[in-house]
Amino acid sequence: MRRKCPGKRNTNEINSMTQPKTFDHIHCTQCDKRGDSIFCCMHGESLDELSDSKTCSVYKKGQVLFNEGGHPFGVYCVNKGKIKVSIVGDEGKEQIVRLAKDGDVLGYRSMLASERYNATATALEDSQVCFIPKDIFLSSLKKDSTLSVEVMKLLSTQLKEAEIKLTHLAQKPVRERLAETLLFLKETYGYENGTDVLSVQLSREEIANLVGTATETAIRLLSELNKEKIIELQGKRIKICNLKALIKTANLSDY
Amino acid sequence: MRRKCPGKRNTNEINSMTQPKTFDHIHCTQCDKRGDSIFCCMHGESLDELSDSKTCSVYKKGQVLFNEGGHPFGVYCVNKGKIKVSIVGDEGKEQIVRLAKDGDVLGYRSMLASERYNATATALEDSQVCFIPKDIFLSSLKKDSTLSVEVMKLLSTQLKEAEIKLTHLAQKPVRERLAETLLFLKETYGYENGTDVLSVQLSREEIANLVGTATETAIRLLSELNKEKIIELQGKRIKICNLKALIKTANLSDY
DNA sequence: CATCATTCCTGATAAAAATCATATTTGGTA
DNA sequence: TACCAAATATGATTTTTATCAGGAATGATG
Repeated sequence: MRRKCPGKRNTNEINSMTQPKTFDHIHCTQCDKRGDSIFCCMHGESLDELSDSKTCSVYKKGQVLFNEGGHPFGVYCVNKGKIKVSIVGDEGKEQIVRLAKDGDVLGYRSMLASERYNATATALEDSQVCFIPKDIFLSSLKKDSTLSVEVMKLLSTQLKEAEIKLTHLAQKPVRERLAETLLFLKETYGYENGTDVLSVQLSREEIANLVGTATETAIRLLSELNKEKIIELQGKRIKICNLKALIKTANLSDY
Repeated sequence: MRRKCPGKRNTNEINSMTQPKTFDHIHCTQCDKRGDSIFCCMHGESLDELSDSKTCSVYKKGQVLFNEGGHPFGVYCVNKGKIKVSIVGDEGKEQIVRLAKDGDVLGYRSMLASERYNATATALEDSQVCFIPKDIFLSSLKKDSTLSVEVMKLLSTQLKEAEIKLTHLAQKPVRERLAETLLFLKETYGYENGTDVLSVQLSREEIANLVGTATETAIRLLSELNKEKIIELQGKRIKICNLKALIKTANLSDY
């Protein structure tokens, strides 16, 4: 975190150049994730137009949806999957700034600001993602004021979350932030069905890049929590054994 | 930054309970800051309505526009002045997450998300601020799609900035972040006319809370930069003697 | 299933930054 | 203008965290 870090880049982007395969086109009205998304209030013709113009693709684990510096040509709507959004810092270290799940929309921020992408979106597992072209999305935004409202709400929420994250990063020790991150992973992706095992599998490096610390430190603190029986490590699978203790370790004001 | 910090709160909020005084109502069409604001594209009747319903107040240095946890009843538009937006962390330490200047709008984020304020806005110097009631702002938002677009752009920009700040906080050493903060202050508020002296006067504690470090560390590094003739300290006034060297110490990829 | 590379883990060490302790200066005010 | 409280400054120390180094486990691949 502090000193010059050897500019090592993320390595699981091997497939980033291969094209994603398409999957069966689902009409947006049939998509059960739409209710939680910014498209929740859309209907009728404008939703049809959106649905008809979208492309549905499968991204394999490690594949990149869009890259920092690239030009936005539309927005990505996650149908099923897990996506990380990350920024590469000046020394080449990845910082994961957001995680997306089913129903989440990506890439709209840069499009709205008419800027290049300031972050990279990468599939954490095989994911189905719909792509809505820029012009269609923008015209929907103009036509449908409920969509604008939803977009503004989403941006507002994300801004708040980013500012809180900022504050914690500045003020809380790594151990607390790690605990908070594990709780966040649980909130975001939940457990493998019927268990207390987080349903995301991240590398230790990715966990570190989410917490904002060195990989070794993340590993060390994870095994500390493991020894304390707060979590149980099974390879990349993380079981939450003592949620209360984890919450306490996170030392959050609310919760 | 790391260990338990004694829950010391900000002290220059003595006047926070006193009511701000009003100042002469300026019609929005006459406001020369409007061009840079989210209201830039508004005109005619809707702008009149906005202008007629607003209240114009003077906030003395240290006075609070709104408080973390409070309910938003409208948006604040800075006519002239300098405002800090800060979050109090779990241990009572302030983190400054944003700075506002002439033409900037505050408090709209929480209003759009229908949440309580998640941050506190405090005047850094005597400031003139207009207040636009919630219903008027929201109805303007509905009527005038250009306003929505501007709001979305603003949110997008602020989200991007927050995410970059996040990354730097996680990855860059304090010295670099301090240099970056000084450059940021220069960009935001500029110099006192005709000099190389920053036109904001912040306490060392506030600088630390902007950088995300302990006050002593900020002081120490400031006097280090002073010794290195990169800046010159004159009480709270900070002169940028060697801008190039400052940019170099900030170690930014672009710039 | 043997091999190789990557990831994970752990210990030792070094560096960064926080904390603690005390001047010293400053600015407001009686 | 003298006094006091707060802010600033600086030194010493401790804590946290990063870095370096090497070994163990894991997983992909021929």
